[in-house]
Amino acid sequence: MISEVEKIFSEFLEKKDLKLTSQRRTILHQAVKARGHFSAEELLGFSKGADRTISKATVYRTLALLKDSGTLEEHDFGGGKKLYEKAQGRRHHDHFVCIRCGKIIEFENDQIENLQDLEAKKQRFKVVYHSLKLFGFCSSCK
Amino acid sequence: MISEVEKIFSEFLEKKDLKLTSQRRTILHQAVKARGHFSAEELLGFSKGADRTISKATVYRTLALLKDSGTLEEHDFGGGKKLYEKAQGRRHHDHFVCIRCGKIIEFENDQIENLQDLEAKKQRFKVVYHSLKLFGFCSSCK
DNA sequence: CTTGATGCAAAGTGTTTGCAACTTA
DNA sequence: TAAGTTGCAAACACTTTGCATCAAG
Repeated sequence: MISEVEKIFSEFLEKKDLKLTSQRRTILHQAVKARGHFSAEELLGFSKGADRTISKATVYRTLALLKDSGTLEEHDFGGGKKLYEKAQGRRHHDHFVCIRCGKIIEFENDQIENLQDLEAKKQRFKVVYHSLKLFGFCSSCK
Repeated sequence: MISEVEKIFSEFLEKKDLKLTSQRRTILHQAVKARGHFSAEELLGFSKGADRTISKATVYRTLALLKDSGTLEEHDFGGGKKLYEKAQGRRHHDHFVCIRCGKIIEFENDQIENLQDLEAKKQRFKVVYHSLKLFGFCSSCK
């Protein structure tokens, strides 16, 4: 069976005259089935598990496509490396990041979103995307 | 005359048994007088202007101290390099980042801050600092 | 004079790229 | 079979670190 994400990704590729290779399909599947936030290195690990020949370069190149197609979202929670998470079919949310144990907690808050829109209007700024991260100590670490 | 920032920074160093060297003083002054957001590389340039012998390594090492002492704040607006801005004696603010021209616009919004506090309370999370960035097109670019 | 700081260059880290061989549409 | 894709290794950009020398307290 062909999943919804795969359909969306393949249509994205087609529209740009790009090809759906076996490597891209493997990486897509691994990225979508991973839970939580993962790094490029981790995704390479997952993908190698399914196809030993997949290279780091292909993972990075595919990650860019998955981001552009809206399949994944990229986050920088500090610590040098970027993290990714499934975005397709999920509602927008923001994050708490525990600076002791590294735990990431998601939350949705429409009131904050609305105030951001108002602020943008005030500044005549056209927001494309945003990032709100609250760093501190989670309930187990504080 | 000894400025307020210098006093705070030297007390910070003293408390940790670190020394206030001429290089640290120079870098501090350049960082504090720079307006807007600047990179480590730019700060190295400013500092070299005042003292040709200052090295990249010392700038990076001092930047860490300026951050820890609350003199500067570090931001990652994407684009690979971190940017810094004076924090001492300034009120907290967030940023719009134009993804076309790179312009950074600051704003303060207490309502958003309050809602963040409420959300943190709900999650039993102790927030130490946060970052809100709205990416998109500024009024001249949209 | 003891301990920490500096400059230099080398080493790291995560990510990107050039290229010849190879798939996909 | 044309055009995009891959794996490999080298290249990159930014930042950090080891070490012998130097300076602050």
